[in-house]
Amino acid sequence: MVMKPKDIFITHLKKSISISESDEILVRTYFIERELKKKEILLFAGKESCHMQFIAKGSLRAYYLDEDAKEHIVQFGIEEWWVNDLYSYLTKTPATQYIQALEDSIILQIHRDKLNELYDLVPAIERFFRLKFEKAYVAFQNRTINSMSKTAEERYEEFRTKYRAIEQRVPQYMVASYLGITPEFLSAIRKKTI
Amino acid sequence: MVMKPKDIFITHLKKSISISESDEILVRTYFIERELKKKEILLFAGKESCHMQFIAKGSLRAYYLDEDAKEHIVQFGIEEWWVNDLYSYLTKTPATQYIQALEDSIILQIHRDKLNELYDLVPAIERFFRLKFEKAYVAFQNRTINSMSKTAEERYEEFRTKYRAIEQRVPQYMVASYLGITPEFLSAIRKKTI
DNA sequence: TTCCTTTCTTAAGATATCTTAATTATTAGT
DNA sequence: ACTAATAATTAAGATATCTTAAGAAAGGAA
Repeated sequence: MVMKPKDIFITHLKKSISISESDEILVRTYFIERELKKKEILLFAGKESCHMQFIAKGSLRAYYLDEDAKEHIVQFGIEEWWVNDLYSYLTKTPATQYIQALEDSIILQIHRDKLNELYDLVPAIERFFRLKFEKAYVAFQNRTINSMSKTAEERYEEFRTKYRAIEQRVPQYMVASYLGITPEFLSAIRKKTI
Repeated sequence: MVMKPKDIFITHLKKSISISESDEILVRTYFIERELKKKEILLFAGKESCHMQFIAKGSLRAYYLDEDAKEHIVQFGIEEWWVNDLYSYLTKTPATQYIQALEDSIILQIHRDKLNELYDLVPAIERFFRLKFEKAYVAFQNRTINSMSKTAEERYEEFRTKYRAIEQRVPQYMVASYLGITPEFLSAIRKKTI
């Protein structure tokens, strides 16, 4: 029942698109498997992000440092999520975010040039990413809307119900960072609620 | 030099994709022109959003009402932007957002079923939307990141430089709503800065 | 022009969240 | 199991932003 990373990936693809057997074989060759140790940094701010990456196993986070060198977590990722500094990837500019493994992880990577090649060869892949970005956009918009009209306490409650799997795997101060509040304040919220 | 709405649209498409003449003609037939009066509501919360819409002329806003019936502006749109309650459109659920014309406007609409048809007929259109959503996602992420680590005053300054065209066309309390602050506080910020 | 509606400003007191700093609890390495 | 490092809590005072309420300014319709 333990699937190989590429099988996890293909299974994931097939949840939103149909793909012929020959295309599947082709797609497999385009993605490269890579292991990450806990705390290993996959992308450094300042470097250009040239790959899309799919998490087959483990968990990662994307974060940036503000002027006061304080960390702000932009995204968590666990199995079957994609993580990237997309701005860097899309505009070929230096990344502003770091991407780091929170646990020992396995990812599948594809270089931007290879992916663009694949878009031409396998239209289903372009469809896959069109759908993926639609969903990602909507998810992000919902998150923004949420933080606009809700109190930190409400946002924390929502995070707990929505991302229980993540909450249990990352330290609390990272949850605070993701929610945009200080760890002290999250601690105060928890004291109140629990 | 006054272009017709569909010409504006096709010109817009051609900024990111190539399209054959026959495909262009086909695409034109799929989009429907529609005029909106100032203050007219294009989409009501509670109704399902079934169309994608491109602004050829004028300006619109998307907003929702929170539990206290207070408005929160999610997005402004001017010429060559797309506005929608995408969550509703993508998931076929009732909209949570209203979309309203801020000025007399002209939009081009396409029904979801028609657009899906078009994705199969003209792959360049699928590519167009893949690229569109990539950019939209990144823009939204940048906006969120911004509001996470910046003060309201900084966000207002950025809004002014980035969306000068919009700032000059909408009332100040809408800018406040977009920035997630009260109109009174924005007024205070302005007093300080100017 | 005048009136009515919409938008903007001002100010005082209230609240959410932050900062700092110290203390305790938990985890990881040897 | 012991120590060092990391994470979480507590509390006091500071700050950003909100709420309410009122008045001033600007815009649109007659």
